Amino acid sequence: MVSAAPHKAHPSRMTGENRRQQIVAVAAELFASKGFSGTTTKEIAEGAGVSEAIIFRHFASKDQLYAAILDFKVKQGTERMKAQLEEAASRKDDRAFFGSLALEMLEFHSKDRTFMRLLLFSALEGHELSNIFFDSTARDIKNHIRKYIKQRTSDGAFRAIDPAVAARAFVGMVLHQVQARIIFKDDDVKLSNRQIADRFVEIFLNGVRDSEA
Amino acid sequence: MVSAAPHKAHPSRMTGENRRQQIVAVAAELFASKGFSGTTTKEIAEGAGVSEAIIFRHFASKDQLYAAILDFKVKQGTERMKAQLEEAASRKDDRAFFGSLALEMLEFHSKDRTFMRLLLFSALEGHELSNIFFDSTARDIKNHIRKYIKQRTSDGAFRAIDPAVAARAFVGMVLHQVQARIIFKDDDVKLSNRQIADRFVEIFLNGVRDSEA
DNA sequence: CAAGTATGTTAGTACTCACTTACTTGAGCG
DNA sequence: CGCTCAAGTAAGTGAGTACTAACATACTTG
Repeated sequence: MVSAAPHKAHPSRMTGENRRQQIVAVAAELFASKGFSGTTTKEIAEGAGVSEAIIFRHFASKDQLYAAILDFKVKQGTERMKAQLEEAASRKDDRAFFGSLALEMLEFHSKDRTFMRLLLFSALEGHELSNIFFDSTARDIKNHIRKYIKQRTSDGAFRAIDPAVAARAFVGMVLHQVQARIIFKDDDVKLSNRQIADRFVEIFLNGVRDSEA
Repeated sequence: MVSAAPHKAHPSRMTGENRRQQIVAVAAELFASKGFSGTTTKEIAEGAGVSEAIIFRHFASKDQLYAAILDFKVKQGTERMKAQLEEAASRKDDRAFFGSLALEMLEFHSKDRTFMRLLLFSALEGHELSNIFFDSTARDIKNHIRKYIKQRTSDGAFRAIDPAVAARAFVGMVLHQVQARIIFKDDDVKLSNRQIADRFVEIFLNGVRDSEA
């Protein structure tokens, strides 16, 4: 406090936009680790290194801050998944389609460990934005996968299976692996994401392919 | 309030044990729907039709009430799963082993929709008892499945696959279906539990079986 | 530089939280 | 009946809770 160092004495005084983003980042971490009602605005303020009042200058309420975070995360996740889906669908190779899908999901959640926690918390706590996510993005992804499966079935490549069930089976393998790591701290599958993806794809494709083909 | 009906005017005055169980039941519902920090002792008291002080006569703290509930639920789930595992393992038929396992999980969660929510909430909120559950029951189940897979692999019935990955794949299909229904309110797989179980088993067994055998 | 404005703080507000204290009521039983 | 004791309540407690009002401080620009 005595020596006036060249860098700012207060760590404070950001531009509004920067501060806003910083608050979102800090709050996202906290909401992801403790849920909405488990996180206090005081904690968020401390984490951001500002007084509580600043939070309410940027967001009208704790609810709106939460909504902003979910909205951001959902858009981020959606965007990435859509791009990936198109990339995957462009290949007519089953192994590449399901492999890149699985790998992308595993990698995405490895990089952002808060996404799954936020999603689960918001679904459990019944926040509206999680419904929006499931009714738009998740549905899109599912439909995409189902459509692919249906196509391959009528190609004669896959057995006659219910596309909805098959899609759920595949996505289930991958998401359960994600949850095991992130939520349940069960890390005893020691393989890399790529190796895991390959093995899931192998089980799944052998499971749905027509063995006569 | 005027006519003194034969049944009690106050709904109150239970025996201690009955009241305790009633509080546990009411609180389990609330904790499952809103999480630990989202549920207040006042709500629990209102749900049970008693004053808040009664709760603290039966449980030293909100934490201990929560622990009692998790403990009860975990024991209940564990017991059932253990029995089911032995029953399943006794059959040397792959379809029966995995089929009864899947069906039991689906049926269990259909009957008790709070279990999965409590489990996820407690895992997300970092309560200790969820760790105990995962380190004991869940681990047992996993090991059981892995052992079976390993056995069938050395029988030459299954391809050479990583038992941990295969077990996760199978459990993932089933649990994702459970979560889709209970947490994400996605009920667009219209089949019965038995039909779903059969289809998962078919995909899985085709996926892991040695096609030369 | 003076003025204006955006970023910040301090010190509250009214309310809710988990939990307690002191007291009342009712059932069982000699 | 009258005693005992468990089951119940009303009315608090201090410590948080989200959120606000009033004031201070720094950057920017005419």
